[in-house]
Amino acid sequence: MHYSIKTTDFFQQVYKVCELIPEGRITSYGAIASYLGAARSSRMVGWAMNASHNYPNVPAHRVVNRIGLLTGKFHFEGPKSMQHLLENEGVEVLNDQVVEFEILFWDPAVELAL
DNA sequence: CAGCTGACAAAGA
DNA sequence: ATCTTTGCCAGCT
Repeated sequence: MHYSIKTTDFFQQVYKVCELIPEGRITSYGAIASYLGAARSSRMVGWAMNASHNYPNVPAHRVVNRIGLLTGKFHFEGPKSMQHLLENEGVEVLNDQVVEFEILFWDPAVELAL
């Protein structure tokens, strides 16, 4: 594939994938980055999330780090907001970490089977 | 204008 | 097994 991905498009790709995350499921920054062909750009996914506040359809709360830790919870309306949103979707969160993360994990590279 | 930061992750420089 | 360093690159200071 071409690595001529425009950075702006990269952000858009991230948003698109995020919108595809089913309710009650979660994924990781690395998984999204990897799916987009930028496995080492997981930090950029986080940046995209930071800018996702302008995109209501982007469920940033369903994106956690690779160990299921809610690292970005402080960027929401409140520290408990992210956890609450997840619990509201049936995702059990304990001590800022998603319980059974591996089971609820939604891998775009697999689910989207591109 | 130049350098630092950061919602991460993988390798070991 | 733990801690440190590097990669990524747009946005801020």
